Amino acid sequence: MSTIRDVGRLAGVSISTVSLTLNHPDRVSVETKRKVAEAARAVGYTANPIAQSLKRGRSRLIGMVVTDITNPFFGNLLQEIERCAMEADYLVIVSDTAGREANEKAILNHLSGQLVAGIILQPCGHYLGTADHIAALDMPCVLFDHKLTEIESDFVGTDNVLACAMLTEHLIRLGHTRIGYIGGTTGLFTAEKRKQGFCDTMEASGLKVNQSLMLDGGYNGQLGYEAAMRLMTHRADRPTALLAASNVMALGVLQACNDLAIACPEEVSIAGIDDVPWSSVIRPRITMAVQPVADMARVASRMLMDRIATADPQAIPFRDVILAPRLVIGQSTRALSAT
Amino acid sequence: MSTIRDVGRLAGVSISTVSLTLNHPDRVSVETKRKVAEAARAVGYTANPIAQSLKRGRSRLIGMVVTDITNPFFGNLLQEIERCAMEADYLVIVSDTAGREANEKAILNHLSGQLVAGIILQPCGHYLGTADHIAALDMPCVLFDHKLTEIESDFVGTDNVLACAMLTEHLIRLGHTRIGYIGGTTGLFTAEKRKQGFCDTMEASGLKVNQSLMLDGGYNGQLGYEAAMRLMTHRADRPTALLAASNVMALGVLQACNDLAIACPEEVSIAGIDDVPWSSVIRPRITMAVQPVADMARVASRMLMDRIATADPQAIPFRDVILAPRLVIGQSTRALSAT
DNA sequence: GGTCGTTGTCGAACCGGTTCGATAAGGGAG
DNA sequence: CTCCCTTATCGAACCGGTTCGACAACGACC
Repeated sequence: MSTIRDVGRLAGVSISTVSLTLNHPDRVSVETKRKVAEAARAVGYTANPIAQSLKRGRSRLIGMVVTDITNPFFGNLLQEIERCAMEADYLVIVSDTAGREANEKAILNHLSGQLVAGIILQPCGHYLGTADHIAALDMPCVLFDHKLTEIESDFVGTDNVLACAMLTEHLIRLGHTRIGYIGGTTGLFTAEKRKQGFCDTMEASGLKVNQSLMLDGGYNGQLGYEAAMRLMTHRADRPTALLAASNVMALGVLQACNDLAIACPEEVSIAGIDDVPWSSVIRPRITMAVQPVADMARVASRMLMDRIATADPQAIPFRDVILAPRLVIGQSTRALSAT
Repeated sequence: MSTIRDVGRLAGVSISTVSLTLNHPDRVSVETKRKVAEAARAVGYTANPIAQSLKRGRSRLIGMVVTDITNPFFGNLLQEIERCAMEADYLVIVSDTAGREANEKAILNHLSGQLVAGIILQPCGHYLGTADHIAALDMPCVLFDHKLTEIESDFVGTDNVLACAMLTEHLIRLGHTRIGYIGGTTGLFTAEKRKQGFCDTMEASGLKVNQSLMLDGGYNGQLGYEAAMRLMTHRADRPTALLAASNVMALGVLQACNDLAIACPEEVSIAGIDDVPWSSVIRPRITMAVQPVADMARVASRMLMDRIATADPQAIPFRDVILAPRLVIGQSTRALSAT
């Protein structure tokens, strides 16, 4: 690898002039610019990013920290974020916290040690220390999906209340009144919002929320399966529709109904939040509130880049961007036949 | 952030002694070790990885380059690789080439510029320049999934021939003789191997391979769908079984049969390679040759770490590790009923 | 007692850039 | 012609570590 000194020697100028030419071309004479450009090309010079990072105190890397990379939702998100980053000449370090606080802390420290320019973080969020820890990093950070109210920060997420409200509304329109709700992990921001969307809409429609039809699962197919099993057995007045708080859970619910030989959509309607890859292949196609993944990725990238670009963190006010989900009606929901 | 100079000052020793203590503890006196450790703790010292990278000419980052992050196969792989890397105190930079040569080249250059310690690469593989380009990087590199024969290098993959052979054998045992084969992207290493596994097994069983029942798709659900459509319509002697070269393609095939109202497994058996997440929810459950993702990830990480640890590239001979897939029998294949 | 080898520590150079303050050259105004 | 301001370039310090060669102190040995 050639260095800035090689270029300087060949061009017959000092290394500071070379650096100046590369970083502030307007401060250098035309003639010098030409010589340096030529020399740089001749020796195949590219600046060493590590050396730049050391001096500048900041690298051209951004970190992306999520709770579970295997969730296909993040596959799509990551692809788009990486594309945006690449365009701006950044690379993306990906890390998986598995939803555990200790991991999150360790990873954030690692990233900060690597002088990443910024972080897109989906907090695992069960505990209080997070906010302080993030603040202590003192680094551009965009929160994702799960908002932490204890900290001032940029945030991108979907309107979880709306997502569940849309689906609930849809089921109510179809005549369902006994709707079972299978919630996400208790205490998580998104889980609470989604539950709220369900409850609000039920009440707004004059339906009372039956607590015995609401189970808190956890964002997890197996738990979705188990919850559906509990709701659909052992009761005479079983629900006519089930609403699941996530994609994998909805699949678990469908599987439970299959195994119980309760036909969907004939005997039970099923709906859920999030898209599933190849959802078109799963029969019946599940009615869903789809999150605009690519948009979220683009917004998050943009916000982070803006934050990185401005030295003064006060210059830009912190923003919350809440994107609206899209209702995709499948074959898993149908009008309640007159009993 | 405190520096090595802060530690030296507080401990009353020179910075070189501090560095020595941290990197070669056996070369300093017990007393000094104590003083330095104490001072380091007092100022909360952690070495700046960037500065270390600059001096050592190598960072504690590894690159992982794949052709399509959204494929859930890579989600699982990435999770495990990241876990292994984290254990060894490395972070993982992920990048998606989208199967395009230009992207691959650009990404590899970026990574090499960041002085990554090593790279796990799934080449997109359609062209010749790759091998030279990789060799030119002069950096520990483990190839993954797609072997490049033009270059000496470590390689981890599954036994693609065996995978297809197992599935073909299974179908033949069930009495199928007219088996349609829907292949992957022509020219790709894995696609060719899989096709070979199919053909070899057919011939070994004394069945002749009917070229008109073999279509080259592309690793892509839509193309799988189209190929199945072609095979299952417009012919009197339509196949009684279909073998797809990948997970998404198998799903496309299933969808096509659904749409044609050809019942699986009653009228057609379907099998494919790779696992699909939540495959248990898709009815019928597809018979598959599952790749041992976690094992592949661990082997790839280990090989890369070994390669990174030894300065001399000649010290370890290059290894090919080919892992055996596992046959998982679902409900999508059944014995051919007597006609 | 002088020589030699060990052990522990240190100063200085170096990795490859960025940037600040100094300096020299050139041009316009008085 | 002198003075001052601008413009172009340079040397040197610096970022935070690692490492090599030098050197002092010490004990062992002849």
